[in-house]
Amino acid sequence: MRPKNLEKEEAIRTIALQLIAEEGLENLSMQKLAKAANVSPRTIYIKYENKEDFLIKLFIDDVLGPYEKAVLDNFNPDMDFADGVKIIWLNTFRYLTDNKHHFALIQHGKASPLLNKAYQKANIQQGHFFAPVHRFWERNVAAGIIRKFPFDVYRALLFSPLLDLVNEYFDYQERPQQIITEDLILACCDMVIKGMRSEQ
Amino acid sequence: MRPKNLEKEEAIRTIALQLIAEEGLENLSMQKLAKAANVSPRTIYIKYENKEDFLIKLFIDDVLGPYEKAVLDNFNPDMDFADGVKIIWLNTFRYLTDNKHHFALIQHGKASPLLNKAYQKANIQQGHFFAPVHRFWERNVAAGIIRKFPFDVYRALLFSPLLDLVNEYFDYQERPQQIITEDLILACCDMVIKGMRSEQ
DNA sequence: AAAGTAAGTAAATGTTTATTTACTAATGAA
DNA sequence: TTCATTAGTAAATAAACATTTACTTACTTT
Repeated sequence: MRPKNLEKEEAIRTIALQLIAEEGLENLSMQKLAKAANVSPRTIYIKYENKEDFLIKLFIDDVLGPYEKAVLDNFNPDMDFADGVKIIWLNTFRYLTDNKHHFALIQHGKASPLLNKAYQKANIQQGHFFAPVHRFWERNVAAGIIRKFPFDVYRALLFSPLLDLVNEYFDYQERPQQIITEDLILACCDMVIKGMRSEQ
Repeated sequence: MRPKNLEKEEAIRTIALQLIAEEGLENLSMQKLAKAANVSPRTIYIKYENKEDFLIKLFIDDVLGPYEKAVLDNFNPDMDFADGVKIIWLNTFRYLTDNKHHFALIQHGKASPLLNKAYQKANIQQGHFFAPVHRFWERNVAAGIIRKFPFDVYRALLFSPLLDLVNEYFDYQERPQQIITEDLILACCDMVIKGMRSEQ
């Protein structure tokens, strides 16, 4: 049996992320992708059932998986509240600024019903993404360090400003002096942490 | 001269927003839109040069314009810091939860290069969106109430959690008990305000 | 009431789309 | 070395795409 050429598989996914970042999800076509990846359209359909299947797997397996791994690097749920949040912020900022194309698909994931549903489904079926962070919230709620809220509220309060700042990092990237720096990120992180703490 | 039928114009835009919210920007076609709006494809091209022109005008004129207006209702730049931020949060929350389809296109605007560029361009050409809020930041920086940052950083810290909460509002909307309520929003708003204030 | 004109339609345009068909190539197993 | 099998290709398919053509409709102006 002829073995799969893993380089081709990877080329397809890498080029897809690039095309989506450059031209938008709404302008990705399978033929364009095949051509750009130097592959026959049929080759894409060996591994993926159809376009939707391809996009969902690209999103979940190639983007969200590695993203979660990078974000949780050196993190553990028993950390001090401020330390834990800071680690996550720095991990996220570094990973996303180094992986612009991944970030672009994450942004599409918030807008596209297809990807959004796929995320929800994966979250339920294969265990929650960012489960260690959930335990981290639980511990800090129990310790009285933060107020009790539904989990998603913590994500909104603590992560969404960071993703917006990453977006601004790319908007400003071409400018002579860098504006969204790691120092700025850490200052913002401190403010978010300060807001979250329960009054004592 | 036969006059324009404004109902048709409006139907086109309303149905477009609905289709985009339900199926995603990537699945909107001009033919589908015309059919759903009970209109000939040609009718769309009377007012709009092409699909891109249509999408940009839909985004800027029909969504961002009314959104800004609603957000700034009863707001003025000379308000007390906490009062101003709270007004904006409540206005935003009410407007977006009442206008699900507008919110969907705003989300696409963050992901799609076409809409993103259109936003930047409109922001520069026709004066900044949310200009009164910029003056509000300036005043509060000058008064020492908040630290000085680039304007976009305030948006990330103060608005992006709210947009994420609106997203969660829609995710949870079907559930028996409402989770993302106006009370929760106000509690989150207070936390964000607390984090932003300079130490005294 | 007739003429002039832009709005609006239905059907057609040529292109691009997702996907498949019919085929060839390359490899591990025998 | 040959065979079986899957990887992979190029070209084809039918449907859907954005946009236009050729025409009709309805209203304002005269």
